[in-house]
Amino acid sequence: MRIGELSERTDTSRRLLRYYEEQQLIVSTRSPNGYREYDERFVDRVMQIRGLLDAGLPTRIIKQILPCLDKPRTIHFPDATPEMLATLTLERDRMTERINCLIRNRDSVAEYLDAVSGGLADGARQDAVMAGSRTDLKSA
DNA sequence: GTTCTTACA
DNA sequence: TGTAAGAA
Repeated sequence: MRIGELSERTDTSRRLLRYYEEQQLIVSTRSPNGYREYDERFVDRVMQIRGLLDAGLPTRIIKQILPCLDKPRTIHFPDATPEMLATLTLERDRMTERINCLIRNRDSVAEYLDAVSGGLADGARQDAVMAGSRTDLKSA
């Protein structure tokens, strides 16, 4: 398939797909007319890349751990380099930290929502809740 | 009409 | 990342 179809099926702009290729996250063959041609399997590949990107991983890290995250990685683990293991654990911890940060912010929002939907009319109390939300927006 | 590259915001 | 230009 060409870049347009891959773009639609992965909900990723053509610009980004070309960028991913530039960063060596994906590859493609070229048709005689110069158009990029993608294999069916790249649909999942791109989805996985986007997931990792959303998780906060930089493209350079994704490039090196992507091969380690492929399908048949349950039985043989030959790609386990000590430095790779180190980066993986580091990224795992960073993800955990982001998750905790999200939980804190979600709870703050939930708390605020709770207060306004419940007993309203008390302007003073609402101000207090909002101030509280601001407090733990981001504390490592 | 679709894609390509390069460049700029 | 988006968008624009100019060519294929």
